[in-house]
Parts: sequence; C-alpha cells; structure tokens
Amino acid sequence: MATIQDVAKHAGVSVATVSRVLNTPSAVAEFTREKVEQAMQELDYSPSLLGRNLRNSESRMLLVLLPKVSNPFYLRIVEGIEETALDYGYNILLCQTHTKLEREKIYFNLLKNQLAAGAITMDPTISQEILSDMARQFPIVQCSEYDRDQNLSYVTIDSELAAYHVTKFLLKQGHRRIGLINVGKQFLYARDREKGYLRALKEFGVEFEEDWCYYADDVSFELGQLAMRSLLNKKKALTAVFAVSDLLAIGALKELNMQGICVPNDMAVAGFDKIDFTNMTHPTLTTVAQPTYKMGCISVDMLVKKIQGNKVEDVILEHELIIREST
Amino acid sequence: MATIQDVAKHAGVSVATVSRVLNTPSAVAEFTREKVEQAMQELDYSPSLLGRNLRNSESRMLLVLLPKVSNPFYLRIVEGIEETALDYGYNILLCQTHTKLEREKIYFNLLKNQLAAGAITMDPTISQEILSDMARQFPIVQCSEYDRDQNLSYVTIDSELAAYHVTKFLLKQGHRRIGLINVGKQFLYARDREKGYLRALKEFGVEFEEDWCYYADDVSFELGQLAMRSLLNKKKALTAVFAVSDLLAIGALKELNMQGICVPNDMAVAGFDKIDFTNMTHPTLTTVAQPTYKMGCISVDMLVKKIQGNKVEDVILEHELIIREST
DNA sequence: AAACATAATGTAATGGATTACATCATGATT
DNA sequence: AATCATGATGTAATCCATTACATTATGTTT
Repeated sequence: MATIQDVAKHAGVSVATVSRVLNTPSAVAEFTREKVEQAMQELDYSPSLLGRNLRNSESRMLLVLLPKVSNPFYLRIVEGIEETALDYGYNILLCQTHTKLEREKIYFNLLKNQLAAGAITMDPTISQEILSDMARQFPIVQCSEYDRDQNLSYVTIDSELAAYHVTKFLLKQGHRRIGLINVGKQFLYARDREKGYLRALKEFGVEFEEDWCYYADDVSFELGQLAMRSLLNKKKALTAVFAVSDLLAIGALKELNMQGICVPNDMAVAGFDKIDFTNMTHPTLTTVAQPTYKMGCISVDMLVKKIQGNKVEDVILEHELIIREST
Repeated sequence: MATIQDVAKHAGVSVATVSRVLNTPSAVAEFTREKVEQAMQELDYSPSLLGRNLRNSESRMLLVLLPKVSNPFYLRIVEGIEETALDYGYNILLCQTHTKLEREKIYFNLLKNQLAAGAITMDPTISQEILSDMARQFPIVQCSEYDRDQNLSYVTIDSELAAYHVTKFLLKQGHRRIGLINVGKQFLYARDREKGYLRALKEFGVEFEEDWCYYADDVSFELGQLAMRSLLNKKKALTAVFAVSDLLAIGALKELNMQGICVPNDMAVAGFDKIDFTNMTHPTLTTVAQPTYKMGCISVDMLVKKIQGNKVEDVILEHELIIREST
C-alpha cells in the first residue's frame, strides 16, 4: 500500500500538504489540492489508520460484549449499535464472552491496549469490582444488564416492573398457580424479574411455593424444555408459566406440545424479549417487547458522549406487554 | 495509560530493554527482567497495540462479513471463526453488510487501512471484480458463498448436490408437485440449489412448472410466510415445498399451520441450514445440516495461512440430510 | 515604496513500540 | 597479560500520519 510519503513524492509536495488535503482541505490551494488528489487516485492511497490513530491517540473502534450471539434478543440491539456507531464513524468489535471471565478479560484488554475507544457490555460475568475499576479509566456503558456504580452508565428497562406486569396479567386471567422459569442469579434481570413476579403474586394474595420455580443453567431452547419437563412433574399442577427469556419459553412450549398439553387452555405460557421467532411458534407467544434497537442506539450515543468526556444520564426505557395466543 | 517510556524510566533501563522483556525475555538478565516486570506491574502497563502494529505493520484483526446476524445460520459459523481466531491470537471484526455494496465497501476499506489483516466474507453482494481485485492485494477467504477465482479461496458445501438430495428424497416419498421457495439469484447458493432441485425433478421425469417457484426478496420468516401464501394460491396444488433456507421454511410452516393445512400429510416441507429453531417448530423441520462450526474454523485456518503467505486449497465439506416430522 | 498582513507550503517533532547496530563489561583462551 | 568471544544493555532509526512552527510569496495599506 502507498503511504503518505509516496503520495507526497508523486505529487511533488510535502507530506504536510498531503495531510492537509485530507484533514483541512480549505488550507490548501485549489491547484495543489487537485494535484494531490490525483496522486492519491493514481496510487490508490488510503491513509493507514494505525498511523493516524497512533498520532491522534484515538481509536475508532467500539467493543461490544455479549454472552452469545445465539440469543436473538441481542440481534436488534447489535443492529442499533452498529448503525449508530457507523454514523459516528466508529466500527464495532463484536465479542462473545460465553459468560467466561477469562474471555471477557481478553476483550477488555483491547481497551487497555488502545485498540478500542470504549465498550458496551451486555454481560454480567465480570465482577463489579473489575468493571468499576475499568470504568474509572475507560468509557464503558452497560446495556440491558447493569450494576449501579457511579462510574458505570447504563441503558435498560425496568425488568422488575415488566415481570410484575406479565404476572399480573396472568393473575387477572384467573391463574393462581404460576410457574417461573428463571436463570442463574448472576444475571440482574433474573433477580429483578423474580422480584416482579413475586410482588404480583403477593399483591393477589397468592402464596408462592418453592417448587414453582426452576433455574436453568443457561438460556437455550433445550434448557427451557428441560425446565418445563421438570415443572410438569410437580405434585400440584401449574396452570401458567412465565419464562424470563423467550428462548426458554419456546423450549417450554415445545415440551407442552410434545406432551399433548394444550396451550393456552391447559397451560398458559409467557416469555420475555419478543424475539422474531415468537411469532412463528404454535401458538404464538405472549411476551414482553423491549425497545432493543433503541437500546442499542442509545448505548452508542452515551458511549460516544463519554468518550468525548461528557457526563451522561442513565436511561430506563419503556417495555410493552405483547399479548398473543399462548395466554 | 503508561507507555513503554514510563516503564523504562521507572525501572531505570532503556525502552529497548523493556521491549525485550516483552518480546525476547531470554535476552535480558534475570535481575533486570524482574525489575522491569515489577515496574510494569506497578504502572499497570500494557503495550499499545497501535504502536506495536504500526511498527510491525501487522494487525491482529480479522474482518468477518455477513449479510445479517439475524439469520441464525451464520451463528455457528461465527462461533467457529471466533474460537479459532482467538486461538491464533486474532480478534474478529464482525460486520453486517445488509447486502449493501456501500456498506461492504466501508468494511473492505479497513483492509486497505491496515486495520485488519484479512477478511472472511459470507456475502455475495460485492461484485466479483472488486472482490477479485481486493483478493489480489489482501488475504480473503470466502465462506459458504463464493465465486470461483484464482485469487479467491473458499470453504463451502456442495449446494447443488444437497438440494438434489432433498428433492430426490421428496420425490421418493411419492411427491410429484414440489414447490421451491428460493431467494434472489445474486446468491450463488440460490442458483445452485435451484439447479439441484431441477436435476432431481428431471431425473424422476417430472416436468417443472414455472409457478412452482417463488423468489423471496430476502431471507426472513415473514417472507417465507408470504411465499407460502403465494404458492398456495396457484391453480394446481403442490404436495411438498423445499425452501432454500430454514428461515423461509419456518415462515412457510407458519402459514400452513395458520391455514389449517396439515404438515406433512397435506403438504411436506423441507428447509436448509438446520438452524436451532427447526427443532422447535411443530412439526419439527426436515432440513440439511451444514457443518457450520467447522466451516468457520476452516475459514480461519485458511485465512491465517494466506496471511502468512502460504497457498491454500479450497474446501468443500459434506452436508447431511436431517429427516424429521415435516416430511 | 516600505511595512505589514495573509495565504500557501515546508520542516521537523511527535505518538508508542521494535530492532539493527553500537557499546561496554565480563570471562575464556593462549 | 593481551586478545577475543559472549552476553547485556543502550542509542537511534523506523513504521505512518498529524500539526506547531518556520518560511516564503503575494497582496494591501499608507
């Protein structure tokens, strides 16, 4: 690849002039500018970002950390992030942590190494301490999952409230024995959604029983199926199930279909996230829509502001209960 | 962040020595090494990749181009890529092109700008000319989608043969009127799968009719549903449908369910890709499994070899017909 | 016409890390 | 003891682009 030196020589000017053509064209005489531009054309020159970034000690790369791309919940967020980042002239580095601390550390190191200018994290794996420590030095925004910390900003929804709404909806439909398919408590949303679920039960005077609740090790179809199978084996039958993730809910639905249990008549099912596929299941799934695309966009807005050294306010967005056939 | 200069000063040595501790520790006396390492610790130093990459004129970043992450088909490929890349010490830059040439160009520029060392592309959007031109200058591997070109390597499956197998399977089951839900011909796989489909029909002496075939504008649930709806409106009823992508097949399945058409009795459905969802549909979907994870791994192997200046052989992997309830 | 303002361009330092080459000290060889 | 080989470390050039400052040329003001 041609360098700025080559272009300068080819055009018969100094490197400074070439650089000016790129950065402050108005400072260069028209005639010269054309000469330089032609030289660039002829040599098929494009400036090395390594050189530029080193000199400006900046990077136009944003780190995006998520547990796994295989959960479609993240897709629209990522689309929002990518779209917005591109508008700001940033590229994104999409990183799957597989909720492994070790993996996460590798990626966070890219911040230290100055390859990335900031990070958006949707993963709760890393300890709050480390994260908070990183956030003191680098711009970091939490999306969806979050911890409260003065250095850490976040954009999310009110999971507790959303879960409360779902559960209340089921209660209003007359359900009294409502199961919960949850995931590990390391996820804040897991804790929050459980809280909301319990609050609704309490409000309706329903006494929660331990074995209504199943904790999946991860978020996937298979584990949702497993969860449902386990819940069906309990002594007293449930009449509805609320899964904290659509993936789990769809797995549960599958199990119910397989066992010939009619949804929603014999068992109502509600999910969370409104992934595309929830509209393709039979029956279609009642779920909670999060403004995922918007969350992605806002994360980037916030992050860019932070990179530029501005203070930002945390954001809590609205959710929406999507009532469909499964309830 | 601390720089190598800071560390040198702190440890009372020259920057060269610090660099040696990082790159050729054996060339440094033990006592000095320890001193330097301690200084690094104390200053929480990690080397700037910008400086290093600039000096070494290398980048440890791989470009991964795909149309959209929203098609789960790509997920396992990406996982394979990420896993393998990490093993080689590379990071990946995941880029959605949305099959827009303009987007793709932005990303390919990262190669020119030396931010990425090579690219794996799963997108057919860019013209063969440009791609081939890029491939002359930069290491590029095509995954799944490909063009034949001496500069371009690829890893893929034999789409024609796979489609032939699917269609033949349906024919053997006694189906004679088999629809095809395809996508635009800009995708090589679309052309190949159609060829395989036609070959099988011909072999069984079935005369293909124009209106058995529907071309979706994109790959999504909704468009699959639309496609099925359109095919159902044809004069002579089909008894089976083959969709070139699971997303389309699942959409089709949905439409059939909605119209109360029984699958597989009234209509058999087959998809392609074996995405996770296909096991969650009702009925489960017959499809073609591609060794996606492996494809991802191999792509990286090939790309890294190319980056190192070695020649590589193209790879065509085996597919597998997964017969389930929908046929 | 002298003095000065302004525009256009060039020179050289800079950012952080690597490494060829130079230097110095130490121990081995004869 | 003089010479040399070896190991450890430092000096300075280099990668590419940006930019403060210096220089030169041109036009304006009185």
